[in-house]
Amino acid sequence: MDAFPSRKTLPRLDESLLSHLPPFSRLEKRQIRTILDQASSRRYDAGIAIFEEGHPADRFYMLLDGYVRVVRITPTGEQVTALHIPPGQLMGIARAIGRDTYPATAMTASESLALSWPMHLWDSFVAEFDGFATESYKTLGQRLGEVQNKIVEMATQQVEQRVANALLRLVNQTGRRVENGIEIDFPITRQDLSELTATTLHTVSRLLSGWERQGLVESRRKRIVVRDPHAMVVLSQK
Amino acid sequence: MDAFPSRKTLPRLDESLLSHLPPFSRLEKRQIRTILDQASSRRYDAGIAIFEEGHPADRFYMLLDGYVRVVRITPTGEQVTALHIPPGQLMGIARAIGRDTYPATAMTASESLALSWPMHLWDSFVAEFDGFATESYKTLGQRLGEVQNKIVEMATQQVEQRVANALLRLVNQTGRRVENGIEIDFPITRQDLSELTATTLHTVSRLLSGWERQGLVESRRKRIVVRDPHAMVVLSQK
DNA sequence: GGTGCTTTTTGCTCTGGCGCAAACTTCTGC
DNA sequence: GCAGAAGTTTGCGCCAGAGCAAAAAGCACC
Repeated sequence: MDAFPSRKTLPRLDESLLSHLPPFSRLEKRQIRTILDQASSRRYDAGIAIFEEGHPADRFYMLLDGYVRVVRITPTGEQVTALHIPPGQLMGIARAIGRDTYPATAMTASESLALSWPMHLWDSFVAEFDGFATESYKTLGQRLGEVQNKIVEMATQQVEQRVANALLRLVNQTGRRVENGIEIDFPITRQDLSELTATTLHTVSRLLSGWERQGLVESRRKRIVVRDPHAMVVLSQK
Repeated sequence: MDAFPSRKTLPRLDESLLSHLPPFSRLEKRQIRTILDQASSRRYDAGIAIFEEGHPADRFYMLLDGYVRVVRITPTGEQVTALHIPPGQLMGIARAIGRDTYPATAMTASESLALSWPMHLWDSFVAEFDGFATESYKTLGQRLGEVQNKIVEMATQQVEQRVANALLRLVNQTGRRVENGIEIDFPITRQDLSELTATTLHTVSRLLSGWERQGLVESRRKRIVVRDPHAMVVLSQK
């Protein structure tokens, strides 16, 4: 995956790219072809805003590769990460929830690849393709669930547990087996983790140092390997 | 509103009851009649669970009167309120987001009245009534937004600001003008407020006492009157 | 009008984790 | 290979707010 031209239709995109993804999974090859032919494809560097809170919602996206943080920015400039979007999910589907601006900013957590379509196609997709809407709304429901979990976590757990939980979630979503454990598959800083868990990078750093001393994790700059997921689970539940 | 029989079709319910509410607003009188004829109506005391997290989602609801707290309960039994639902909104529409159990518990915050339909009617409503789905999903989007706001609040604001914000939100949603200010229109305890703002009832009590001394609010048992909403707004923003 | 329950208030103590500051490490570009 | 930037670690002091405890105030029911 290198040097994709910016937002340009890629006629060579294969139907199999979408055929196993929920919103398209029930469609015929021909229908997927139609959808793909109307899509633009674009590569994004890490740390880039794909779309921004408050801006007119003119396109919606399908994340094909990479990870995206859903971020809200406070009046004082602090960033709060509401959730992570894994590859294979729709993003920015403002139209689906009756909004004409994006309700949050989507920042790439790693180098990413996404398809996008003009927002007005949303309505045609919903109208033309059976099951498209239904499947898309599941994504929405899942996110509502995640966000509510997060509220419960923030309300009831200590920082240590929250960070442990966040780590576990990332490992589950994006973990890759390596020799001495499971590695989070994209570059993540202490700062990122702190924004995800509503704490400071200092506290996260202290926690990770502690865990490293106990052999629970192993970390280099921007990389974290969880050596003992089980002990981590124990930590995360009080 | 007294002595409604439990879950029984009320043939006398008027079409105008629903005709101004978003999911039904574009429908014809005849269609609304059809919908009403299939509805059950029921009155709930305050503090009752209308449906519970994890239970099979067999009915969906339209809240007509009263207020409902969307609550999640932790393994240790603590309650966290994710949001309040005002009259005129759908609740428990698990089917819409592809779930077959309710994702949270709906507790009445005050005596309430709701219509309900068997969940399988959801699909027919969506199929038969134009705009029904679209309008319903707006509710969902709005809630996702509220919940995200809450995360941001919890992550960045102090307890005092959070409580002030919660109070303001309640006043806006449910406020009723009284002689010396605006009163929250249903019984709300310090405990409720603390669950809403992720703090303890002690802290809430201390804050309210302080504000009362400054003439900002006025409160009796289970009742809160905001005397100076403007000063409250100032408080809420840092 | 008294008994018991629920809700509220207030005092005191203790601590998790934030803020500040500074040093150290790792990476990037030239 | 060096300079500067980006990311990380660690020490120290402080305080918002939780936890604990106990009393006071309101309310409901007999």
